[in-house]
Amino acid sequence: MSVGDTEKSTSDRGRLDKRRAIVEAALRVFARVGYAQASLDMIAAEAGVAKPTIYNHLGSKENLFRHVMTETAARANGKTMEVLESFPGEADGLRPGLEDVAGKLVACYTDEQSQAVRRLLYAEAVRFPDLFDQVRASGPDQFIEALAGRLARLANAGHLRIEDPVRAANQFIALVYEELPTLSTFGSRPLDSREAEKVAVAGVDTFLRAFGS
Amino acid sequence: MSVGDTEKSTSDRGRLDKRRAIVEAALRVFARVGYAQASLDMIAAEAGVAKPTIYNHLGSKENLFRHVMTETAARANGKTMEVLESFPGEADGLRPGLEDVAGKLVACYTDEQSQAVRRLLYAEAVRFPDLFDQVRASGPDQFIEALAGRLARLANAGHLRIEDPVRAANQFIALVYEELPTLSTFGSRPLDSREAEKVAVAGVDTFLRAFGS
DNA sequence: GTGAAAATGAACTGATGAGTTCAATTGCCT
DNA sequence: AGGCAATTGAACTCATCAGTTCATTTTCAC
Repeated sequence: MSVGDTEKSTSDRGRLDKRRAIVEAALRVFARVGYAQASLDMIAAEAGVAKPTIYNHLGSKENLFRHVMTETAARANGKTMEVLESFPGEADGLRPGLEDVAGKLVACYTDEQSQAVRRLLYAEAVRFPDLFDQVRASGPDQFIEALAGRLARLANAGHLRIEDPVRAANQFIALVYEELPTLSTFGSRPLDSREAEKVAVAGVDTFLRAFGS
Repeated sequence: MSVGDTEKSTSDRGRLDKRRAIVEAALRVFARVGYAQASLDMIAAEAGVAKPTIYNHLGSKENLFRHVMTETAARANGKTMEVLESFPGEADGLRPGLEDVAGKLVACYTDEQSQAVRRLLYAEAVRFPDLFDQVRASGPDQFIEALAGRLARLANAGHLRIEDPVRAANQFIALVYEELPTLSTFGSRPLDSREAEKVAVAGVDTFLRAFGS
């Protein structure tokens, strides 16, 4: 029996790229109707694939869900981490620099796939608590650490007055995202991006009122 | 006549407040396993009631869920609004007053039933979008308005420097709750209340750094 | 007491959906 | 062209569960 065939990358036997099609279709279907309501027949139809093919590649509905979540979350988290590369390092242009970062973070947050994963993780946190932890540990937790490092550097250079960088980092994102989740009904409806941008700028303003030097 | 025996004795038939027992049991079961995974047999067993009795009182699973959500949310929202009665009206003792309010809000937020409803609302936002809207309109939206009013009064009296009270209210709760949701995996696991308290105090501190006069 | 209303348990229906099987087909490699 | 593996469709098994039915039992108001 083909047991742990972790990746089939070694031999690209005459397979079409069914696997990717399945995962992408699954994300769409899961996002649209939720985990419990998504049937494998739906997903197979959406992917343009026969049902047994799904089992060939991914084994079970639960396994498929895990793959979809971790893969999509990894992609979304990667984009979020990239935002920090444009983080301001000098006091010069600090406010516009932070506003730029905040705007990009909001864009990442409101990205369709990103919202879909987040919503599904919340929705299924009872059924898949380990998945929730795993994604958080590899994403948000690392991001907060990285952001805290950037803030600490600014504070160290005297450009900000911050005692607890991790707390400041959490408060920064709390201020920037503010009521984004409720505004979009947790991603289940579109969000006015101009409104989101204003929230982000206001968040930066409050952050600087509190921590600017 | 076993006194203090809350469990139904073998002969507990007939009419009593079955309806309340059903709704309470349903909340527990829904919170424990989610809407889709909760069967009416489970709920009936948990309530100590026969399955047809549930249909007598509440008609259908969907209807039962709606009742459970709206009733529990109304109770939780009521408690949250009560917190505002102890909102400080004078500059005198402003910080401890706000810290007190923040602590109580965190307590409301982390209340077991409150978290259960919130988690279920998020989880089922795709299936019951109207329910989400209804609860939010009757709860959080009104709360933000009320909080904004209190803040505006303080600002008007010169005790705070606030231009946009609604935004300030949103930022206040964003700072106070901060990462509570992720800390508790959206309510699916217990939360260290000392840690939550520290987050709240830090949130008030940042709020006052930004808006204090 | 008596009788109607409410509650019970147990069995039943119908639908849905995960996961499997398999013979037939397709695409790709040498 | 031959061959191998992936793919396909369709039918099938098995389990779960919402919602119903009904004959029986219990409670309570009178």
